[in-house]
Amino acid sequence: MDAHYRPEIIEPEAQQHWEEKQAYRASEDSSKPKYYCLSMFPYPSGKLHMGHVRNYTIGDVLARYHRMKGYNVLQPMGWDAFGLPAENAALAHNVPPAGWTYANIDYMRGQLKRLGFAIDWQREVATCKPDYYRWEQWLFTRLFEKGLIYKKMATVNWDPVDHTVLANEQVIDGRGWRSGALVEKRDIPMYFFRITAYAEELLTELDHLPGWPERVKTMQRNWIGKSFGVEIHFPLLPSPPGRRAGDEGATPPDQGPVLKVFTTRADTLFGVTYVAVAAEHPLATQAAAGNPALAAFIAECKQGSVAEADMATMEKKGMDTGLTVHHPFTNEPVPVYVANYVLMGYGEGAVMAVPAHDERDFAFAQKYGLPIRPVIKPVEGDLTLPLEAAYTEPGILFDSGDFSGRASQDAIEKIALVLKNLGLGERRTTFRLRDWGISRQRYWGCPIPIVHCATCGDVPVPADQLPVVLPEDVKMDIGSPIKKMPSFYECACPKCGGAAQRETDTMDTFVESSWYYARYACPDLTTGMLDARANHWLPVDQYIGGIEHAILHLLYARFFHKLMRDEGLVSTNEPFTHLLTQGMVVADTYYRDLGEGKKQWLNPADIEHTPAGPVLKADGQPVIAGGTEKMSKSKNNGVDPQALIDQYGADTARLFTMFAAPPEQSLEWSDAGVEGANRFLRRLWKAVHEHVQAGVTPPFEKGGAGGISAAQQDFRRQLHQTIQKVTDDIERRKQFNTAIAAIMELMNALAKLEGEDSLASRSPGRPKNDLAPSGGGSGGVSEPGAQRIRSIKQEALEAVVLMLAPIVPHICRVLLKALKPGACLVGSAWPVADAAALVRDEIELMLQVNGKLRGKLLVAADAARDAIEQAALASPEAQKHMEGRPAKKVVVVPGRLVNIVA
RNA sequence: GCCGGGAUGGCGGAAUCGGUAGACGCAGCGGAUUCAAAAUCCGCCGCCGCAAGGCGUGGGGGUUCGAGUCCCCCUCCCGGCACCA
Repeated sequence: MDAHYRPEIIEPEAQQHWEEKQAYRASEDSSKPKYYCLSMFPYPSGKLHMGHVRNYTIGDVLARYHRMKGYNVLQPMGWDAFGLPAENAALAHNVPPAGWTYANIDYMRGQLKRLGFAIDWQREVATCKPDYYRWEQWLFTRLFEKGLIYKKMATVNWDPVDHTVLANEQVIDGRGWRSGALVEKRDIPMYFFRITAYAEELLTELDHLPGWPERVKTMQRNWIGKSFGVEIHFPLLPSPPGRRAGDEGATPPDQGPVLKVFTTRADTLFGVTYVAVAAEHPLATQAAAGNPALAAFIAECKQGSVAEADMATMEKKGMDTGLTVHHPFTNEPVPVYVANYVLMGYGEGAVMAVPAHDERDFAFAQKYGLPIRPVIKPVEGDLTLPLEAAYTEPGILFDSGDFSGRASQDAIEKIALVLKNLGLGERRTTFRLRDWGISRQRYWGCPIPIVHCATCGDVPVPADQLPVVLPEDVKMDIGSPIKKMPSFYECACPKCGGAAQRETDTMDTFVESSWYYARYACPDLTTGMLDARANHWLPVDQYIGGIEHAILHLLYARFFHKLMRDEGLVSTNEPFTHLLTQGMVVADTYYRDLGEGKKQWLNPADIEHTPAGPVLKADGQPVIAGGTEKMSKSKNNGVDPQALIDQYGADTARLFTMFAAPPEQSLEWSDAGVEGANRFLRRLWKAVHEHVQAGVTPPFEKGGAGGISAAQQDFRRQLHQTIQKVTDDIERRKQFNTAIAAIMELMNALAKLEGEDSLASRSPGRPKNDLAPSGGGSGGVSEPGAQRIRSIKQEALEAVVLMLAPIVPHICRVLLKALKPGACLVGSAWPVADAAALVRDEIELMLQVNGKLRGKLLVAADAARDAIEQAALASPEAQKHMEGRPAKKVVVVPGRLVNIVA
């Protein structure tokens, strides 16, 4: 072996070797248990960023670790290749989206290979290829026929200048990002996946995913948002006399026109002082007909973006429609308002407002001088009137007719029952989750396989006519080229054969990423979407990806798995058994204002920090700091890992990324520390090189402990404790920074062991360090033979190289060969701790007096509680700090500490 | 605004079940080596204090023999909010 560590030589060599041997090709024929390790595939944006390196290194460490533990590992990779950035690049650089995408894929594949990931490249998929999206179209037609896909109107962001639909991301401060025009809401027809049909299962199955982080399950539960409430009908006309609250025996009368609302707080029904409807609600439209001011207000509500974050943060505005509905119990008239915060696509598009008991209604009522009528008081005590803020807790009803005196929960039940008997409402369970609109008015996506026929309506494209191929040789312009391409959209109706038009919308790119994990099992299949191999590999044993996907992608993928299950394509209920959500890699952002809400984002690498603030290196002119955000193409704050790889090699990049922070934590990028990771690898190389210079040595035999010095025994204990810790860190804790730290400590100890050895040869009796067990009757340390030291070093270096192999495979491949000529890293097993080396006869306890650390206590490992207490009380430190007071209590935590309370 | 996280030395982070706060690394400082530098090796390194000791995990309160860890309130930062992926 070379005396110097040269990653630029050994890394390409190792990569070439693995590729030639197809070392990481996964096969279904194996007696080993399968382990499917999957990292979220990248969008081919141009080049890898640090988030990718982090994500794929975590996946690779787990894949390589499980390979060493005897699993048949599948680790595939592919490309989430459809999407908006390709269209933007096409407009900016005048290249077709397809060409841009394929070039990016080629470059990024090269980068992934240069990082040495143990990927089965034979299974690579790109979602923009017809052999992939063909099956997505096929499934679409199946679901369409089953009624799991339907068409309805939906609201989008409309740019009135560019005449295009805008993504939420493209709306900045209410204006289109290219045109700068004020964005409007516009209703267009769209196809929807009926995900709400699976809402209940998506919710309950979360309870059977112990391998998922609790925070992700919580977020999904809240997103699905199952709530138990009451649907209440407010009649538009006064009800006939004789109907009374509590009149349970009454037969439901004929229903006149009613306004339906849903509420989880039916107990506050007597506190309703107005109802609010969405601007798009039929009642609002009706009232606006003869009311120009109201019509103008409704038009104003239709300005701005459809993003919920914008809706929720904007100023709450409303206007009286002049219409009234009637309270279902008291028959009192209740005014109907139009409010900009009520969403049409959500529930009934109308809410009952109870200012006394809802914060938003309270603020609204104050603003518009509407009455505030308290009807709930705390179980203990009273409300202070007049209310200064809404009282939103449950409590006891008052001023609520027959229901006064009841507790909230009880009242809800009772009110629901009475409403039901009156025919004016009933108990209902609703979900916050809405159906998934998948139509996109964009070019670079999977064509929706529907033909519109004047006679037959919407006809799904028959399986034998799939795929509907997206033309790739197009000229990009504002708007989708296929909408202007008769050769694409003119076709014959598959049903009647008459002239018809193809749908020109494409699918949401979340659709492709909802099933790719299954296609990796059989990417070459030309006769169907999936075959038996999918059931061999699924579910994914370990899925790794960014926390930003906690809700949408992961929920859609779970939904798709169930759709595929119900099509008989897979046999499991959930796609991902264990989920690791990687924290974001974040970096500072910088920009210059170009006016009209447009910004030019500048890369942090091009920024220099001066006392006067950040400036652009190129021109020395100031730039604006935009805060710390996740690395993204749109904010241009990605750090290019290529420079890191070029300078230090893949192993250093991998080691540093794993060492910088635990995987689940967000990581603010900084290059500081890369040097240290590289230094460690150089020291490791040197240690192995110096060791093997003296020739081949067999490792110290496990279980054998006879005749080795206390220092050597301590070292071997540390070695085997480290094996235990690293195993636990990788397998259970999935925390690699502490595993690396433990190995670094072990290497530091190994270096000291050598020093001690040479010292011992000069003067017998090893120098004591404070923590080492003293006494034990050994007296003089036995002079260790050079061969014994060498065998212990061999044992340690072999273990270190194997433990580091999942993290830094290239260097470990060379080091293992040097330590064990003929050994092969790919087939090597993970080291196992030697139980005999872990045995300890003395332990150190912390000594506290009144909770403050005052000293340390060395006791036999099997010392009884009494003996420990006596030793603690007798110690000089305890005597000093007890100051003559008697011990009131002695707390002994076995193996940890003694606390004397005096 | 709503939902989910986070905050520990100059910096990244450790402390796994309520039990030694600051492992490991970076930066810094001192020394060895060198003609010199780089590299390497050794040592020091939370704050106050000569020391004994005291203080210290975003802020305020609480539970406990003992709190970075549990509970309540607050501040700031990050992710998501259904058309970025």
